[in-house]
Amino acid sequence: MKSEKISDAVVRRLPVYLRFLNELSLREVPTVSSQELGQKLDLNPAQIRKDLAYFGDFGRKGIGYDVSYLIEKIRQILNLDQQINVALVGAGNLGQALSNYNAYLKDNMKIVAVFDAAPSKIGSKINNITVQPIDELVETVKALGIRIGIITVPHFEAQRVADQLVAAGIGAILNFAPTILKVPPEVRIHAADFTTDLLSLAYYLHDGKELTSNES
Amino acid sequence: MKSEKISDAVVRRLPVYLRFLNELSLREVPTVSSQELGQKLDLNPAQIRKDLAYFGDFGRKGIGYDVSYLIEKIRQILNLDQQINVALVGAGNLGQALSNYNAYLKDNMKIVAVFDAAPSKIGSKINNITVQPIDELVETVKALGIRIGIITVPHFEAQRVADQLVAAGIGAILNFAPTILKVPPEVRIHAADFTTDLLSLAYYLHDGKELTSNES
DNA sequence: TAGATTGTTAATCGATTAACAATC
DNA sequence: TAGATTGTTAATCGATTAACAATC
Repeated sequence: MKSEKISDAVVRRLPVYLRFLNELSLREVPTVSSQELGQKLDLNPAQIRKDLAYFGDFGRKGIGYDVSYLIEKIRQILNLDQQINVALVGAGNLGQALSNYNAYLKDNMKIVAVFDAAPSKIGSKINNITVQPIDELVETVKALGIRIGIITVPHFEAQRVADQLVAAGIGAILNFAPTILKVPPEVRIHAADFTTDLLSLAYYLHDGKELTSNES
Repeated sequence: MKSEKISDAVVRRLPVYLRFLNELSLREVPTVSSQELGQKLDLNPAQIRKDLAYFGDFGRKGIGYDVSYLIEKIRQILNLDQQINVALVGAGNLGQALSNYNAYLKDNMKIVAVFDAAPSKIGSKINNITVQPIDELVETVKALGIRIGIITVPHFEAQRVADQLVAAGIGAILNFAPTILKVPPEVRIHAADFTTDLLSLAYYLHDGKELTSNES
């Protein structure tokens, strides 16, 4: 175990490893090599070994990695050996879609509160959770020990919601709104804005003008 | 204008610039400096100047960038000076949420077809588009000149859908399913899997065990 | 023992940032 | 002219990959 600073690029690959290891575990595969992981995940095997070695000596020379053991270790690294409570702010279509994924998220991360500004939404139930007004955000986040917030409100409300999440002592935010949020440095933000992703894909459509329809 | 290879990191920042420039344009701000862009977008001004300089000399020394002109140029770079047709595959909650964003996406990128495997969904309308069976995917993609596919089907169907999109001649895929898709190198893939994002956020919740509730 | 595969160092590659001459 | 800001080169920083001794 080193105590170097771990880069975000490394941290973001850990859940990818975890996801594939969970599949292997379901299939009762006992061990896996960095080479096989690399093939399946489109990553360089040396990179995978290096990523894992930041956190400990998890593998066995000549053998590879024990699947169950590695799952346990990665969960520990990601703080997923305890339940992590999540708040969802914005009960629109996207928010509802995400809350349905609650089931798919491995048990240890759970949406436990949903907030919205619209009176029409408040009091309704989303996946068995009653939608609360945003006024109650700070109080509820503190009361339930919520550590992560997901923002799915319109972009013009996103900063205000972020401010409240910060005021409530949240540790990290997943932001689906197309805005750059300003938060104190101790709060981690990941941008999950798919419009950016989608627009950038258009760049790679070279030579394509001749592919459009209606040219006859 | 250089003809160096542009890195993906640069390309992914272009839509971020574009989004902010569109805001400035609405407010009728005539010019903007790399310094101001950097402040608002949390980026280094030198990086912004360098990014833009890959594609041309868009700025004026002592003045900055003309907002309207830069918008026009970035749109051209991203191939957004023509309409780009998009197919959405998977009409579940997430797919429906995304299709609602059609309105928000600047006009030139448009979801023009929606597909699903479930008989119960086929024939229904999502944002005025009739959901078609996946069997019709290849034919429709070709007929409508669709260039980008968005995958929002369950993970176990994602590779099959990707194969069909590729067979139909698609140029790029935005993949929301939690799987690494295998496609030929000429097809561009962006992973938009938010479970990975969310799990990696947990890493940054250090010191937090004492924050959980129910410890009394 | 022979083959496989890790953990780690060194080499490479690429991306970000600083600095500044050019110039509006 | 003086101040501002670009475009670009050079310096720095960081991430990826190759290579290999250690060892199961």
